[in-house]
Amino acid sequence: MPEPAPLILRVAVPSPLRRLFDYLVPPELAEKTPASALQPGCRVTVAFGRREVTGLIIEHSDSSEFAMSKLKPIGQLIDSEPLLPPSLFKLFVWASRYYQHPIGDALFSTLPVLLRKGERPTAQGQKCWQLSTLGKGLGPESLKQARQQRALIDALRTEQIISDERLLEQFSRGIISQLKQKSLIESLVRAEPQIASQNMLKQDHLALNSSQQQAIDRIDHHSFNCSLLDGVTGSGKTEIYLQCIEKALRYERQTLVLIPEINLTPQTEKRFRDRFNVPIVTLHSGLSDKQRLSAWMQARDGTAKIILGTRSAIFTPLKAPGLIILDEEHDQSYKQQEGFRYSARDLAVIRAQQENMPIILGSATPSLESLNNCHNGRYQHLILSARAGNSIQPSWQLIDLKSERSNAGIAASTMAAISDTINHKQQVLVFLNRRGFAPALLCHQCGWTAQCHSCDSRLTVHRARDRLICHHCDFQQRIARQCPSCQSRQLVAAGEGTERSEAFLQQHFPNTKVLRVDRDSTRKKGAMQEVFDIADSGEPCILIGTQMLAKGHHFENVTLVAVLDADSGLFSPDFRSHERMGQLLTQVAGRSGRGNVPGRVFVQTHQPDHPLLELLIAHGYSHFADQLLPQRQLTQLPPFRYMAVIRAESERAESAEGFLRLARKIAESLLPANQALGYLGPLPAIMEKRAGRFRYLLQIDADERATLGPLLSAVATQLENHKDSRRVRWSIDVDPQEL
DNA sequence: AGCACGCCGACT
DNA sequence: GTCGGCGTGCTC
Repeated sequence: MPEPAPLILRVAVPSPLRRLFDYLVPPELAEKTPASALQPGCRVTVAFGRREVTGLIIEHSDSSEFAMSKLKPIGQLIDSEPLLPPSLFKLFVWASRYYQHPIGDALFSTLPVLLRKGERPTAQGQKCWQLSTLGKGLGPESLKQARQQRALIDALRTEQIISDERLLEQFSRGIISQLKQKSLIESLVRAEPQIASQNMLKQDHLALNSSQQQAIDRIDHHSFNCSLLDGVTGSGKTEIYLQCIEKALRYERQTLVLIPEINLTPQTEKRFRDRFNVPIVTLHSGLSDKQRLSAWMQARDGTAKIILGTRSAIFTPLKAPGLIILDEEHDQSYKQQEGFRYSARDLAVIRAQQENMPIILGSATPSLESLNNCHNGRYQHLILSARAGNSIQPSWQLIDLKSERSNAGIAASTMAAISDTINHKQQVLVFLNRRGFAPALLCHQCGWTAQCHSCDSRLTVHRARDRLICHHCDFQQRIARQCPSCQSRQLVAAGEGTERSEAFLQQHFPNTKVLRVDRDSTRKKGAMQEVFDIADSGEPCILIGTQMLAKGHHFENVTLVAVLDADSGLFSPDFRSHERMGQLLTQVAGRSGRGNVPGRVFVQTHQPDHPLLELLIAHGYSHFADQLLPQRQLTQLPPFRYMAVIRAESERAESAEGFLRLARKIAESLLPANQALGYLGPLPAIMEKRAGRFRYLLQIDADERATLGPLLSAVATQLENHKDSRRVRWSIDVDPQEL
């Protein structure tokens, strides 16, 4: 009789190693185990080195490159069937390859932590209580001393099953657990009641204008297609989302909704909950491990019909996938900037394709990548032309800072417009993307400036807290009174931050509320909401803040937007800086002029003749973007060329740079540079030293995606096995968002 | 990463 | 004499 082929499992373990590990399934275990528990996607515990870890089966094999005698047997089987639906499992495999990240780390750093710890998923639904056999037999005279307990027993006697939630309205947690202790009651999990489709809506949908209706009509719900929903603030994107979700619900399908930051947009969630009478789960950073697992399970078993979350929610399993919506698709927060550096936006498109469902990418300021995908026919471009509810587009005005006197960063004509707006009992939004009081502290006598010792940056003056703070590593110290270099006492805070402009405005408008919104002012819980409430009340006020103001909340009553410094976006070395500037200015401007009062946007700049600024202001973002795209093509930059960056950092600059020289040497020996493949670097990162580490990067670009992948993968393997790789922190960044 | 082994400095 | 610093090697 021939020897039966050994069953070998190739397992991903949580480690930064870019390979799988082979384990043996002993024949006697294979025999008594149902095949479903050994499928790819099931978890197993395995001995790994000197410790025991949870791993995930990736594939089966009957042979191993590793010596058979050295293979260890698997430990316990955790799941009786795959934890992940096959399609999601495939997405992980695809993503770890594409982004050159170790599969084990990609999986386990993204899944709910409890699953990594080996927790078994349990059926979701409502936790309920009923009488146990013992409890049912309880005589009417017993528990007379414990009136609460008696009452609970009686309640269960009349109703049989009561949800935990409802019991807690009447009884304390202690009463319930005491009865459970006595085995008089027992818990069970009841499936969430299905909501009949006619009761799905809590409120009627809004009437659509013709351009909204056309957009909806072009989204096919029966197969994969990607739509870029392109419309200015207030053009009614959310209503389209809601009606598409409704369609998906009617097909008994789930919708995955991704948004940039949930904490900034509580009203997005509210709009969904107000409209639909179906279970909605939200995945945000405030969830406990248990809550996160529960939400994940409700998505997997189909209980939750709408799943709302940020970047990492793209990895939520769906029982009946029907639609993906990704709002503000241009937002940078969709790209993870450390560890597993995936783009949730790009993965969402891949996922929609793999699971054969439609996807909607929405934005008032689409990324050049997505616009290009419309041009080449991969996405359909759905343009919402008008603002819903007939409000008027704002008028723009450039303020030349060279020819006007300004105070605390506010030019005279801007100041006049603010006065005017306040006098008309309207609201003003002042945008300055720089928090703190002033970006520098310098000595008037000798020119000394307060520098951070760990970063190549200046310390920012925070006067309210009497601190100098580094915005890059969070180093803090008291504000010096005396120059450490020449002992002069003439230290001046130079430049403007939101704190200074706030103080200045408050001084000039003593009877008007000046509300600052930035990371410092909103640290206290509820502070943000307080500002929103005042703004929503319609009371005349001045809002001043950083890009926190440009995202999320919509200020209905603002009729003047003042951008204090448009120049910072014009001269950054990053090739995306112009695109970003256009998006940010357009987003900020979008906060003004709703209702029937036209809005005004004042943009202060030292470069009033800058052609891009003029273009943006005269013709709007879409013309602006139309101009940028051919420039990218001409200069051979993304999206016309594919790019990856290998990063390295170390306390010693030479280690980081040397490591990347090695990386380049390895890469060039595999694929020398030519027309279709280029190397650049190692170069110091934009801020070379940050938090005490020197950062370098090696840029690789190719005219085809297919060249880059295998090259990076081969380079990564060699680097990983090189001893120098332990002296530096290094990573591969495919499709980098920041250079 | 995480963990062990191993070889040199200042302390109970 | 030991405790512990981090260089080096390994994980099926």
